[in-house]
Amino acid sequence: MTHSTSQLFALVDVNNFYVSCERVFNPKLQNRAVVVLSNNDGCAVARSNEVKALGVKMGTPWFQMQDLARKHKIIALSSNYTLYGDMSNRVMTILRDYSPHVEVYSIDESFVSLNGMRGMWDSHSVMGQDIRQRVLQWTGLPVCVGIAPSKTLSKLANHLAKKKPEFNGVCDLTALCESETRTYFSSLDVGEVWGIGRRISERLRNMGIDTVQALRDTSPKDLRQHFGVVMERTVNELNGVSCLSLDEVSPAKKQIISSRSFGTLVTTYKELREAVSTYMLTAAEKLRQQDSICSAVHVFIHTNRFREQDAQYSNGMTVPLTEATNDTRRLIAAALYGLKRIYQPGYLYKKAGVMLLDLTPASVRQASLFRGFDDRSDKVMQVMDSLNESNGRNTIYLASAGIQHKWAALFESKTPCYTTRWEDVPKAR
DNA sequence: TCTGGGGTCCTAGGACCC
DNA sequence: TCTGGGGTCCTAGGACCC
Repeated sequence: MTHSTSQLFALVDVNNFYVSCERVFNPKLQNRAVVVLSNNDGCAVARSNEVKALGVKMGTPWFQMQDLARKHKIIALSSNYTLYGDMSNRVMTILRDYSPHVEVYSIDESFVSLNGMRGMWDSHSVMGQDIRQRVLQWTGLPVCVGIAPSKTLSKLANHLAKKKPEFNGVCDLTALCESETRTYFSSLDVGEVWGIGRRISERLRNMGIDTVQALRDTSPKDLRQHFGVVMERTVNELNGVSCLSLDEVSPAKKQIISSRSFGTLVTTYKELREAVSTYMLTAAEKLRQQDSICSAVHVFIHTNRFREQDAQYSNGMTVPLTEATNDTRRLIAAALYGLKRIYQPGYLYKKAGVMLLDLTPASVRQASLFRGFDDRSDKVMQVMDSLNESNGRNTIYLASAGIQHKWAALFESKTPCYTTRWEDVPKAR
């Protein structure tokens, strides 16, 4: 890269994260074709390299790949989010040993700032290899590292580190000369660029811009006319001008969603009420965890759009709260108020969900005009949360959430919580 | 039979105001 | 013939991400 800059980022990303987590605890999965399925065992959300090589795309419904699965002995596992979350924390902790400035971007990847670290290592690649080796040794997970002067470029470098064997898992774009970079970028589809999705890459291709290099060679100002500021920033980033900074502290969520597809189709109001109440337990807990209150609740339900023979219905309702709260009981009451108004009998419902909107910090809550602060509410919620934390989920909940949950999603091939439940910790023999 | 879930940001357009 | 125009706020929807 010819562009000089004071910024330097490493993007560290776990390969095939969910599958790799499963392999750590079940070595028989090594070198086998493995997928991890989404909720309800619906779609493949993680694929081993063997499965990717078969051409299976991200999000392919499991039932659609049955033939392929039989033929190639693909192993399908239900997702085990508790395990993945714990493994993720372990990786991120290791990364913080390398740099004080880490942005955890998603469950399986982090941006690490390398600013001011020149001289601490023989080269950035040496450091990258050290990261790979240590993460593998301490967690059993394989990672790749991409190093570049902007976030967007570090994502591409990471992509090259994964795809091109000559990099051996670490690609430092600053170590390449311009002509090498051009060659690599000319071989990459424009859709590989972070922020260029399906729609935009289609439009770009129609304009004759079909590789990363072609996009990089286009004037950012011109592209802004067609695509807006985000595109302009992306092209600048591709040219080594860092426009996106490291966000080390994750800001509080602006909305919280909890929704699930049902394991079976649901018709009655009673079952929907149970589901909506159950989802709200989760959402409200998250709300309190980030110390926020919310002043509006959205509830939605819909039928299965893939079953074209069925009558379709989809509706949602936003219910404003007279007073911002994080009390599960009030939030459930609001959601059920909305549900009662949108529920129509006679449909086969597939999914329901709740959203908490207009979130604000609990610390700036205004006293209710009529009742003052509701200390009792806070205390009840604290007791509920601490019981559920120490004694396991759903130790205590509200009656409207019901008990049977015949509608609950299926997880037929879920692996044990190896790292977070004592009963599930692997035993050495 | 069987098709995920949880987020963010930006923009266009309508409502409303002066 | 031809009936203002500009600013702000809000929301819905699009597009993207993992």
